[in-house]
Amino acid sequence: MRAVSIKDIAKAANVSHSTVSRALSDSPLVSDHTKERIQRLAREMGYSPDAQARSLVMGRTQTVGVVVTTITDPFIAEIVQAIETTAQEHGYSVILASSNSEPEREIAAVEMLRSQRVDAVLVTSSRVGALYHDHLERLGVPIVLVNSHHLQAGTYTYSVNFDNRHGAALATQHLLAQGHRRIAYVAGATAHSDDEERAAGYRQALSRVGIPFDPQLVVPGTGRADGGERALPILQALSDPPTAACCYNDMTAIGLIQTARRAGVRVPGDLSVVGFDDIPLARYIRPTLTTVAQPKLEMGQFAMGMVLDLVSGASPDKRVVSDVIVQGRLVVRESSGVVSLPKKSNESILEVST
Amino acid sequence: MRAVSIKDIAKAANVSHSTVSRALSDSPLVSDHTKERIQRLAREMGYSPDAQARSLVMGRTQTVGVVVTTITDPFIAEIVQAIETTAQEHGYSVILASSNSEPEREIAAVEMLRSQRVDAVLVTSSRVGALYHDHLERLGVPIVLVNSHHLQAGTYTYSVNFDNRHGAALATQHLLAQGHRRIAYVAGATAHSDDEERAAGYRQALSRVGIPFDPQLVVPGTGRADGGERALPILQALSDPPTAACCYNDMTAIGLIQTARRAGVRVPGDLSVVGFDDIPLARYIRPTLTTVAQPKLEMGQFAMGMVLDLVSGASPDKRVVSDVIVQGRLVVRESSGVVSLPKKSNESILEVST
DNA sequence: GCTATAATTGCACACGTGTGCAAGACCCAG
DNA sequence: CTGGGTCTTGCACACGTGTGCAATTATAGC
Repeated sequence: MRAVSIKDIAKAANVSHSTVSRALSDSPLVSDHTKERIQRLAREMGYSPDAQARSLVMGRTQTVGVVVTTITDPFIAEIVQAIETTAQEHGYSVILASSNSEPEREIAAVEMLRSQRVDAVLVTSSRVGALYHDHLERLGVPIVLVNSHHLQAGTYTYSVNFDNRHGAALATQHLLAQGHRRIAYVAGATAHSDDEERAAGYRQALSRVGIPFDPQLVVPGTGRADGGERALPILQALSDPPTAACCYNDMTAIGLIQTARRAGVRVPGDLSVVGFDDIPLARYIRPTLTTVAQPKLEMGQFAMGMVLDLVSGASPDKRVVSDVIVQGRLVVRESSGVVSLPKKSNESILEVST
Repeated sequence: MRAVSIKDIAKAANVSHSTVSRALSDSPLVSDHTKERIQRLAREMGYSPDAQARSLVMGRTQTVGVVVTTITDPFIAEIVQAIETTAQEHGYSVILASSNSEPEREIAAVEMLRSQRVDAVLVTSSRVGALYHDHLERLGVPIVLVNSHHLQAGTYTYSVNFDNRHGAALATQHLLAQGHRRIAYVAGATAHSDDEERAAGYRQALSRVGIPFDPQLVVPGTGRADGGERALPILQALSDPPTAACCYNDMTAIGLIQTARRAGVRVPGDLSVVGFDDIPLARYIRPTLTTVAQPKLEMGQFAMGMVLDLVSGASPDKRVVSDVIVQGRLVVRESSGVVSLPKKSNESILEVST
C-alpha cells in the first residue's frame, strides 16, 4: 500500500496535481482559497512529500554522507553528533557509512553514497589513501575531511583539522610554567602525522624558552596504554630523569600513570603527566588527567557549515575557505603539578592543582 | 552537471534505455553479446545507478532509519555500529536521526524518515511516549525498538530487549556464591522500568536461596556516580551493614567504590561491588569492576536481522518473532571477592579474584 | 522457401514531484 | 459590451529507472 501522493489529493480536491504541488509549496500562483483547502486536505489525508521523487526532479537530495571508521570511537561519535544536529537544523538527512578500517568496505560505502546521490560527503578520522582519495573525488561532490590527513589537494576536497602542534605546545608550556625543566615526550605510533605534529609542538615550546632539545627525553610509544607503561623504566634509567611527561595521547598517559603508581612514583608529586585528546576516561582515573581537548562540537558544526555553504550555490572555484585549522584548549586536572624540589626533599611542600 | 544515466549509455550503444536497464540487471532477455557490450560501456562511462529513481519505481528504498537519543552514548553507538554493519552487508543504507531527547526533534526526525520512505525504523534507548509511539505507527512501516520500553503493542512494532531481571539475578548469585549474605541494592532513578526489573532480579536471586528480603538494604540512587556516593553512609549506618552491593549501573558502582576508598572501606576486602552495563570505564578504574554485560553486538545484529526478515515479503500478520529478550553475561573483575570474616579478623585471608 | 517458434529489442507507461507555457476565468476601464 | 490585463488553473514534459506487451529479428523445421 503506497503512501498518499499529491495525485490522491488532487483527485480529492478536484484539481490537477500541479495545483496541489504549487499549493503545498505556498506558490503565489494559487488563490488563497484553494491553497487553504488543499493544505487542510493534505493534513487530513496524512500527506508526506516523497523525498526521492523530489530529489529526482530537483537534482538535489538534501542528504549528506558521513564516512567513519567506527562510530564506536567516542571522539568520532561526538563529531558525528554535531554534524547530524547541524544537518537536521537545516533540513538535511545524514546517511551513515562505517568502514571498520577495511579498504573494501570503505570503497563499498563510497559507492553506496554515490548511488544515493548525496549532496556532499564528510569523512572523519580516516587515513585517506591515494586510491581512496581518487575514489572520493570521482563522486563529483564536495568532500569535507574532518581530522583526516589528506596529502594531495583535490578539486572537491576541503578539510577541518586540529592544530596538533599548537595543542602540544600548550601542554608543554603548562609544564614549563609549573617550573619543570626536564620534560619528556612519550610518542605514539611511529610515522603517524598526528604524532609528528605533536612532537614538533613539544620541541617548539621548549626552544621558545631556550631549553635545548634532549633526544633522550623522547621515547617511542604505541598510542595505547602499553606505550606509557614501557616508557617509565626507560625514563627512570636516565642519569637526569624528567620531572614531567607530555604524552602523545590520553591512553599513553594513563598507562604511564598506572605503571608509575605501581613503581611507587607519585603523580604529580614525582612526575607530572599531561595527556592529549580529553577522552571521557580522563576525568575518571586517579589522579584525574590534565590533557588537551579538541573542540569536537565546533569541528562538527564547522564541517557541516562548510557543506551548507558549498551546496548553496557557491561555485567550487569561488571557494572562500578550503582548509580550516581549529585550536584546542588545555584542561588542567590533577595529574600535573608544580615541580618538586630536588630529590629527598620535604614532601609537605608539594602542591596539587585541582 | 548530472551523473551519467542509462539513457546516456543507451545513446552511446545505439539501443533503447530498456535494453540497458535489462542488461545491467543481467536479465535473460538480453543477448550475451549486447549484455557484455553494455556492461563494459557502463563501466567505462562511470555509471552509477540512481537509488532515488529506482526506489521510486520499485516501491522500496533499501534504506532504514535509526533513531537514537544521542550517538555519543557508547552503549547506543555500539548497537548502531552493529546495525550499520549488518545493513551494509545486505545492501541497505542507514539514515541516522538523533533526538537529543527533545520531543520536537524526535517528531521532526520521524517526519524526515517518513519523507525518505525508509523501509523500516530502528529505535534505540528512547523511552517511547504514547504520542511518539502513535507517530511511529503512522509510518506504516516495521518498527524495531532496541532496548526501548514500549507499553502498548502496535501493529508494526517489534522489539529487542535486554533481560534485566536475569542480569541482576546473575550478579546477585555471583555475590551469594562468594559467601555474601548481606547484599545491598543501590537503585537508579525512581520509576524507571530498567531499575524495577533489576531490583526484581536481585530479590528473586535472594529468595531462591531462602534469604529474606530486607528493605533496609535497598537504597535509592540516581543512575549517576553521586547515587553511589550517597549510598555508602546510609549502608554503613545500618546495625548490620552489608558486605556486598549490587548496583543499578556501573556509574553508580563507580561512585560507591570511590567514596568507599576515601572512607577507608576496602573494595573488595570490606565491600564487594558489582555494577551493570559493562561501560568502557569499567575495566579502567581500580579495582576493575565486576559487572553484567549486554551483548550489544548481537542485539544490533538481531534487530537488523528482524528488519531484513520483515521487509523481505513476510506479511505483518505472519510475524514469527515479535519480541526478543536477550540475556547478558557476568564479567568478573576485581571489585567483587569472597566475603571476609566478621569484623576485625585477620586480613591476610582476604582473597581477591582477578 | 515458407511458416512456426524462439530470441531479442523497442515502445510506452508507471513511480511522485516540479515547472514553463498556454488556456481559461475574472475584473476593470473605456 | 468589449478589449486588455491580471489571476488562476491545467496540460505536458522532465527527472532516472523498471517492466508488460507488441514488434522485430533470428532460428529451426519441413
